[in-house]
Amino acid sequence: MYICALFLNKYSLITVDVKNKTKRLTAIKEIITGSVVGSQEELLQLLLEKGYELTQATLSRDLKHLKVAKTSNTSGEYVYQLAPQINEREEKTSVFSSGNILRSVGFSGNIAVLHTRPGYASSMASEIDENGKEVFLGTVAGDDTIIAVIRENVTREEVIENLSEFIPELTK
Amino acid sequence: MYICALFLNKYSLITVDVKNKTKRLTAIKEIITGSVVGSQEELLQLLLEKGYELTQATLSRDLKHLKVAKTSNTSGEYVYQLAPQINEREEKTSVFSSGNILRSVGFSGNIAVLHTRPGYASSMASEIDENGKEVFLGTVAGDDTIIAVIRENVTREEVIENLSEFIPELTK
DNA sequence: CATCAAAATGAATAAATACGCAAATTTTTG
DNA sequence: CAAAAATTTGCGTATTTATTCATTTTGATG
Repeated sequence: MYICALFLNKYSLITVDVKNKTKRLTAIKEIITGSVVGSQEELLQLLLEKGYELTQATLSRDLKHLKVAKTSNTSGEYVYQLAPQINEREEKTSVFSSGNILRSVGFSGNIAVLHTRPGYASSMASEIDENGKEVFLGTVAGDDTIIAVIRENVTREEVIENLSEFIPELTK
Repeated sequence: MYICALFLNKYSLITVDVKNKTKRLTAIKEIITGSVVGSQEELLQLLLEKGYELTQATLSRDLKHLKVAKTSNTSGEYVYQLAPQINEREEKTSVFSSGNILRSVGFSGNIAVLHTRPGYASSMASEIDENGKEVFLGTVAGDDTIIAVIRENVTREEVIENLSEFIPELTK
């Protein structure tokens, strides 16, 4: 919890919450992607150094929420890692409105598969190449199917978010 | 340790080691890719049912060795999963017989790449779209190459299994 | 701004997991 | 084949992580 505590006098105390949990979660992501952390206690310490004060219980919940996994690296140490897309066991295929060009968007691992009206995959892929640079690593299009490789650490929500920015027919 | 102990008489005892740890590790992989396991105790039980007798300590080591990670799925449960990097690192390309249309099948992560006789990729992809719905999320074909996205939680064996159902030239 | 509902958090503790060490097993060597 | 070296394993336990319950904080609403 990031709090700016301003003591105005010995009785009053204004606490200004600078928007919170979200920031902390981001900090956690940054730490574990940037360095080797072997336990929650350790991570807790690093967070403290960044100004985040919390208990192991909360951290445990945060890690669960972020789908962070503890596994071992090649050196035989345990490390925390952002759980890759594989985690999403349930492969939800969000089919959207339209009826127009884009017909459905599905996910499997770090791949998004978009089905389009026959013949339109290629042109839509160009759109994506043009506007989805932040979330997609690249795309390949067939006649009515696009396979798009999602960048690491980009969530499916963010993908949909991005797509809907330039595909009007796509609404959550 | 899997041992077949044959008591021939009350003095002699032949122990036949049926090759070991490796098998157990394979079994562990199979179990965790095939089902949702939430704790080592639970996995231990499943292994016991398969005839593997071991303690939690050993299992912990096995999981470390296999780089299995415990993380949470979308349902909020904890599950064990094979660390994704591993999947991609063992990028084994199984080349099959034929000489006819399908020339090879390779895997990388959850992607299967099929090489065909030039010009046949598209038609074969149609075949796959038609018959491989359970294992593939979608395909894209070029001239002699098909990129097929494998559904989550479908093993490579299952992919081959499925393909061989409608591609006669494909034999394990 | 008082009040109710929902979300977040900590403290304590239960549950799960990893590890040190010694024993057992397997592999290597002479 | 015996001895030595290396690997594997279980037991006991320390360490680590998740959860319950109570409390606090945040958000919404009249």
